[in-house]
Amino acid sequence: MKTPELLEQFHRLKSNRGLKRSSKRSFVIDYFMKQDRHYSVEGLYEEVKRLNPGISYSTVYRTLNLLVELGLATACDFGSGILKFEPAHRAGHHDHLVCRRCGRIIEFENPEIEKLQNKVAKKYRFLVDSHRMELYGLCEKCQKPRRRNQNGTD
Amino acid sequence: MKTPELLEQFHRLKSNRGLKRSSKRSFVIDYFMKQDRHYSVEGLYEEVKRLNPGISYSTVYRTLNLLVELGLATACDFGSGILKFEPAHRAGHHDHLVCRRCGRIIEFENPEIEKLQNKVAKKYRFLVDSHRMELYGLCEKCQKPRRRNQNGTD
DNA sequence: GTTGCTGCAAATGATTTGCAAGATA
DNA sequence: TATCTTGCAAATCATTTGCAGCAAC
Repeated sequence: MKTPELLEQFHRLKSNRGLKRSSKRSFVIDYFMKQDRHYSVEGLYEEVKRLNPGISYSTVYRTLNLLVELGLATACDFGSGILKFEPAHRAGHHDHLVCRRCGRIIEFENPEIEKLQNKVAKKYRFLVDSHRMELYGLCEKCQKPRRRNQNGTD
Repeated sequence: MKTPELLEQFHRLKSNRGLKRSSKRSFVIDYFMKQDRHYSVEGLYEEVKRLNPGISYSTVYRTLNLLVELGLATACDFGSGILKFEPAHRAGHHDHLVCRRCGRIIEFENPEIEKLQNKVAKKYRFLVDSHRMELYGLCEKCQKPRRRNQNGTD
């Protein structure tokens, strides 16, 4: 599913929930979907308010949670204690490599691993609706001595 | 590595760090290692204070964090916003099935998945030091209608 | 005697919510 | 008009820390 469709889908789901149109919320959703990355509430707020200073932290916070409720975004924390959000269409079938030094997040897909996950679930008669998998360590850059790679959004 | 050895290992590492012996801390470690399960600080505190009422939340909190620092325990949150701890010897090579309804946590091991993880890491020239993988959904019991299964520690 | 450990209460910090004013249907 | 949305400030809640007294070395 592509990004513009997600925004449409939001507007459809919105009415079913008695939600009203709001330009600020739409702006946040649009930006979030376009960037198509991992964001903390704080991180997204910082970027959005630069483009649209009238938008508050609360609005960003509530919008992200709304997207999660509607199933259009997912939240996970990567062990940092800060919740990160990403568009749901990306979350279904990919996992993460998380660099402990610079915080960079690399995504990957591996259908073979998913097959094995399903096999495990079947063995335990467990009905899986989602999964998360993260590999922690050092990314290529951070393995080289003396190089830092800071990335505020991830 | 077996549980009693972990307690020994703690005492060894302890002296290297200038730590002193303390009966309360030892009690917490001993109980935690013997139970050999997932605990939140709160959960472990509740159980420990029943057996040893003089032990405070702070002590349990600091002991668990000390174990993590020494590499004898690991912490993860399973998305609930509450940190769970488990003895490290269990964390290396197993993953979790997390039931969304009753909170039960089932562990499993799958060497094939680990092999694939290593393959992925190599592809991205990523140096992995640990991983986590959780499958979320409904456990066998909770798939049956009308049955609850509450379990405070997991 | 020095340094680590403990309990308590208070600080922290991300997340969440109450409420009054503004926007949308 | 009725209901939803927003900004602000305050509440929450798990986690963390300062400090004074106690215990181990």
